[in-house]
Amino acid sequence: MEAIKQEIELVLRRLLAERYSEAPERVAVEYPPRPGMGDLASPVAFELARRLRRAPRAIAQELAAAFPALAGVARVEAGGAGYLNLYLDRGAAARGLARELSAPPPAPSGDTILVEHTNINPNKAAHIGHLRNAVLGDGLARALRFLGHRVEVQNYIDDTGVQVADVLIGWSEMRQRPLAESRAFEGRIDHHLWDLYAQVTEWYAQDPSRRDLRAAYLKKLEEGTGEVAREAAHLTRRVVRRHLETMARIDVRYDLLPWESDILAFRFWESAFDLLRERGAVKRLESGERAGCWVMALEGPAFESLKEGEKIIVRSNGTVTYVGKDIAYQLWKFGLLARDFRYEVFLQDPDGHRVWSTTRGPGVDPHPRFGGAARVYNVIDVRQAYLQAIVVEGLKALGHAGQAERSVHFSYEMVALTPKSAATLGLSLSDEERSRPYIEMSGRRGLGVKADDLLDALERQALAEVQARHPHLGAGEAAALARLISNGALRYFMIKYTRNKVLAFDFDEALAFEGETGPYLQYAVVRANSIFEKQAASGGPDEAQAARWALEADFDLPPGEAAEEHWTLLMEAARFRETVAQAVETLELSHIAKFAFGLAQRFNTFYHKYPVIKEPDARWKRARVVLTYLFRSQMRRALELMGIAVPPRM
RNA sequence: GCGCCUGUAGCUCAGGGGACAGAGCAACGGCCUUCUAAGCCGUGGGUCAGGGGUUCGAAUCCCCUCAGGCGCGCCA
Repeated sequence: MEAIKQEIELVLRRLLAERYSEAPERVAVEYPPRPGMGDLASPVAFELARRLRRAPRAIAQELAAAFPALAGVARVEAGGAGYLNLYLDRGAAARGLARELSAPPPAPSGDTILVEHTNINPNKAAHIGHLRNAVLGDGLARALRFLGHRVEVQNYIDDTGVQVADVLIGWSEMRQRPLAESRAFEGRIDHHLWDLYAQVTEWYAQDPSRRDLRAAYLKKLEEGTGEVAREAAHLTRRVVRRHLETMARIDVRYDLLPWESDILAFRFWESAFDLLRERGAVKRLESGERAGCWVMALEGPAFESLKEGEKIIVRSNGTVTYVGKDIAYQLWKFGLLARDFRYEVFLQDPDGHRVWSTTRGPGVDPHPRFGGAARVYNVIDVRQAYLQAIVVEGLKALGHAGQAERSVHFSYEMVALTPKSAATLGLSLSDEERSRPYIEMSGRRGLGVKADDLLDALERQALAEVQARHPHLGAGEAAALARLISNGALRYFMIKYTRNKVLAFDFDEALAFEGETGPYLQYAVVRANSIFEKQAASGGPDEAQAARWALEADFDLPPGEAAEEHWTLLMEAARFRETVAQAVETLELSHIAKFAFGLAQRFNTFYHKYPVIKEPDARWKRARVVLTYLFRSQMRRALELMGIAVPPRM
């Protein structure tokens, strides 16, 4: 579809230059809102009207009259108040689109694009906010790969932070149990720590002096030796394995797990600090409240509220802040740090995909090349916008303007609880909280919906639906279907909202399988599959035949009223690639979701109105087979980008 | 205080300079001897928070106001 649009734009540019000596930066070619306004349209005459001081309608008429013969374009008319409406030669255009859509997407090539997402602190279970992060990050990675980029996915593990110290303190100081005993715990350790973390917070509140324990634990963590560090390493690795299990349930995978403790061990920060000092990007304060701190000066409206216009990077006690470590990590991602990690395989998925991890151990050689990316996407919720901006300022201060430009904060709004859903969970809220539109989740308070619990609930619900429809199905098969369907529901739910809207979590909406949901999309493809299965069984044109007809553009559109609906289904399907490109450009993956839903709706209408198998006329049957095939192929691609699988039946 | 985001149908949300503002849910009414009813068709439902401006044209851009949320630490 993009090919013909570009040709039209080219023709219009030439026309504008020749007739009006105009060379606008962009000549829009868009899709008209209603049939009867052509297949494509351009509002270019409106733009010209002002500069030429003439009526847009008259200009559109001139352009229409002067529009040269162009393959695929049947006629051009002025429409509305001054639109240029283009009518395609639909038979020829449909055949062109069929060939275009039959081509496979490009193989990944070129520079690496790095996507960092998930990043769950390894001290508790993943919650629904992490699901939104992972679904968006994984969706972005898939979309980039589809567009032909080489993509590396990293899941950064902050294993040296105060939250990890808190659960260690909870175990050994609050409970008075040896840390090593945690190894004997059976079951979902992350869920257990979820509660422990909330308990420690309570315990601190009862006697705030207990918080003083943190400093000692943090020190032991950062030193990386001794019992606390050893048990912490064991515990956090176990928690991370659990997080990966949770994410595997929704088909989210990673290439590398960089550990913060390794960033410290490999002295990434020292290296970055040298660079920052050499460039004068940080300076040491000699007097005042902040004497002894190394700070970075920041200007601009975004930093207006900053104290003294400076951000502390190194504390007066010599330790580096979170932002400092992040600057070092970001430098490494771009290959701008003269250091690297050692690597080992963390685990291997059943399909052979390997998740690598940084390590202080001997490491494995050879290993894939990590980092050194040309472009970096950090998928983090909007509350981190300020810190992400500081990291970018750090790159600029070091003279890496290009990399700063290509450091993208993929920000999205948080997932929060409605007071209703909090009540469902039996969580205790203050009166003030109950009056709010939504309540922020809090790991410290244990306030939230655990990802596994939501996935469990979805699977139960999906299983009930499957059993109601297919009572004779074996338990294993029914459970497998339920998993695919519940994953479809979850993935779609997390991707359908625009990213800068708070997702106020509601159980009823999350557990829906009808209407604008993942299962609706899956169902449309299952129906298309079923047509091909039935055809193959009865000796009609099967999938392979459909693929040949599409590739060789060997079909005609039917005449009459049906023509419109056949054509629009194909036209809509053909917009997939540009939808993905637009989604990546705007970082708005909901475009892909909306596209898929609209396409499924169109197919369902088509399916209902135009039976394929029973069509007596071989020519029109062929058209329907080809359209069903092309719909399905685009829809499958769309679902794959969203990480949604197609169940064998529903 | 400064910065960012949000406000569109009863609810949850699309649309973010262009043609008559859309979808899902909910409500109501139809459609299963016809490729799977997790579906399809139809009905009702709107001061696009409010006010001013820019424009041939504003839900969309600018300014102000109101309401809600988030961020601004020698936490991560």
